[in-house]
Amino acid sequence: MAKKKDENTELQILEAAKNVFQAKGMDGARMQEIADAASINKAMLHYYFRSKQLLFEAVFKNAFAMLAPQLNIILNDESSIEDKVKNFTSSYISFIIKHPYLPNFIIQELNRNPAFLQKIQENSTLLNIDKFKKRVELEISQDILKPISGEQLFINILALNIFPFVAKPLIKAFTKEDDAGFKKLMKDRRTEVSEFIIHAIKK
Amino acid sequence: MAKKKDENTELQILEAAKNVFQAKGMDGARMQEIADAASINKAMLHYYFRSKQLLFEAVFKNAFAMLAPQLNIILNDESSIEDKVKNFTSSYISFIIKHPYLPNFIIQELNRNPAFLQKIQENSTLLNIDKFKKRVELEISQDILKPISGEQLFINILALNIFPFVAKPLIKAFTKEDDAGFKKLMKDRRTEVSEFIIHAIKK
DNA sequence: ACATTTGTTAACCAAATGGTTAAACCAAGC
DNA sequence: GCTTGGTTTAACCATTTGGTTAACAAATGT
Repeated sequence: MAKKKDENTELQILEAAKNVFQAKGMDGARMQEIADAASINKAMLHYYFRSKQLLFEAVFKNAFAMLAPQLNIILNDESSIEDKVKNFTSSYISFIIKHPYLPNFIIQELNRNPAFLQKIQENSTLLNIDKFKKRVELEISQDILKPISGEQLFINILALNIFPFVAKPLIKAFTKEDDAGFKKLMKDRRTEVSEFIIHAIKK
Repeated sequence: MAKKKDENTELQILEAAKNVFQAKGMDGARMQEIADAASINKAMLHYYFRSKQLLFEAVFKNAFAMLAPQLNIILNDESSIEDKVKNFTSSYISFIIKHPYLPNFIIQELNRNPAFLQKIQENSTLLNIDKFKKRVELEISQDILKPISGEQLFINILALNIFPFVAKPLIKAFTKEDDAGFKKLMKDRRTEVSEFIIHAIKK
């Protein structure tokens, strides 16, 4: 019946599509380029994924799923805010240094088509900051933290961690660093960012 | 010689092109759609701007130029770091609330083609953080600020101000806010962000 | 008035692009 | 060995897209 090569081809396609889509976006990507990158015939893309749209969605879902475990550190674990921040920052930045195209890809395509989020949102715990907010309020009432809204703190944490990778060309221009220098700046941020946040919120 | 409508048409095109490019990006934008939005014939786009690429560059340069005065607050004025932060934050966020597509547009296209920066970089004072860094070092030596590298502080300031607008769909999903709620969150940030930063860096 | 320049339009074009098809290929079961 | 059914390929197709052209309209200079 089925060849063994079956699954292999599908993975080859997904890997190639990931690279092309992340580099060029949905609109900029070409099916032929994906086929070339996967060393297969263009018709195979449609045989396995029916359309560019469906192939893209498969890639996007994979990409988004890679970030979920990171976000859970902030949103759903039981530790203190300080630990959440330290833990998330070092873990997230290390992770993104290995997958530098990921944040930009997700943000770019989410802006192009915000409806994608609802398609993924079945996993409701992932996009729910209630638990985080409760913990923030608790620690404020315990005089551990200065007053701040949970939403704003959450936005700030994401911003400080994610933004530099999204704005990499801009930051490289300002700091006049090359790729190696930029990477070093980012590595430093694994501790710098959590210190910055802790200083800002701790009483 | 020239009709009076001359300049008017060019501005109509630029305005329409701005809207379409900012909403769909270079790759997603269609010349026909821009022509329709400007209520003119498609051939006019080429008559005034020769090619899609050149029209895009005109739009991009305009967009980038709008941000320059904002950045100068941080980089080139003579005030203290605290004043720079307060001044920039309230001014920048108010500005972006009026032009919400701008940051995402610029970041997206800079990632697609980082070479655009060099085309603009003739204005060297805009992309130079030396003066800002010197001021940071001065205030650290005066015991006004906690030790922090100028680069990292600059990245943090940009991140906290720009990121929420770039990641708007994500933030709307997390906070479960509608457009009005999101806008309110952003307005709050005009003071929240500077307080956050000041707390983080002031001794 | 009239020639010239500039602005505008509709029709057209070649290339690129996502997608389809029909035939070939090939491993497995009989 | 040959049938069967999923896999792969080359050729093809319709549409879209950026760009061009040639004719026409409106100003302007003289």
